[in-house]
Amino acid sequence: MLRLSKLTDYAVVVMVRLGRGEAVQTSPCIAAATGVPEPTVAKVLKILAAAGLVASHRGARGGYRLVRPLDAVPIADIIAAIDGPIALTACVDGGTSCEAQGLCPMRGRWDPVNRAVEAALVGITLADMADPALTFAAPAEAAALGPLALPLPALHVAE
Amino acid sequence: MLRLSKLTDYAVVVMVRLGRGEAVQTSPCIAAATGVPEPTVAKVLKILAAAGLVASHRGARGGYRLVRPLDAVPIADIIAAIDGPIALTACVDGGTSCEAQGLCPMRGRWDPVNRAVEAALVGITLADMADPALTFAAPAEAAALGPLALPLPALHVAE
DNA sequence: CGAAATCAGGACCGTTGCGGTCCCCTTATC
DNA sequence: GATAAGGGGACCGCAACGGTCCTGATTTCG
Repeated sequence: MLRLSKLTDYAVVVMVRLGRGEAVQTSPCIAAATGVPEPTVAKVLKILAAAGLVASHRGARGGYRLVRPLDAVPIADIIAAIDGPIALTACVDGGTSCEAQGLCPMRGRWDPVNRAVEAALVGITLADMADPALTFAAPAEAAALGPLALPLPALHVAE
Repeated sequence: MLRLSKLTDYAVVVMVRLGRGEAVQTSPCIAAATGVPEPTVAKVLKILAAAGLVASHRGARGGYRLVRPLDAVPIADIIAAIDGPIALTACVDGGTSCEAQGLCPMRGRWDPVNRAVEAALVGITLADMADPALTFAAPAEAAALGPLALPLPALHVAE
């Protein structure tokens, strides 16, 4: 399905959350605010920190903060940080050894596709994804919306 | 990784092969010509036939043939046929039930990303991937950029 | 100076989905 | 009727991912 990992989804949630409220936030705090399990939030933040997308501060009163504002972070960066470099197939970039090296008719043929996809992903920033009015429903509001309502009649689908 | 399945890669190889040589070809024949294992070729062709991308003819002297010429088959169709609809995350298209339904802050937020990616993939046809000489870029900007530019400064915003 | 808070970095499993193969049935040609 | 070919599954092993937890390093605060 061309699916990207769930962690990436969480990463976007976490990043957007970091873009609001306090400048420095701890992972338990973010977990509480987003509803994402705390260990997972911690894991995501570690990865994002390693990728340089967030800055960390250890010790008491530590936490994480954004390095760049949301509108300067293309979604492609998040995907690259979590899922690795954007590469649709294994045999891209000419480095890997496609077993059927000699007769593989697709050598390098996917590169333009990769570039087109990457270009599309570079053109969308986290700010674009965070924009809408509702943005965050903290657990409290969520409860207010109803426990498990939402038959989900395909709203939001801007099309 | 944003990786798409290997089967999709094979599908492209097979489709391109179908676009050359005999109009009707059998799966063993295609397997021999491409180097892809025969059972896998057969599997791919069955899927492509179910998706209407190739037409099959049973019985002796049967085989497969293209329904549309290569330049009328966007790569997006192949991906959709093999990997399912293009949907980066699970919570798209409003059908699936995100467990944290009420408080998921990302509801519908991935839609523009999906559409951008899909647009990029619709703009590339199998003919583009089959023609060795042609290094095409993404749809609209490609013409503006010139024949084979795109060392990837990467910026075509999706809107 | 000690205690608490917080991140860093792995190790560790269960599940899932995918890649790949095989089998039997139906259909069409010869 | 014999044979060639696709149709539609079932089946299994593996790798990758999601998710959790533990131990250690670092900083602040009492």
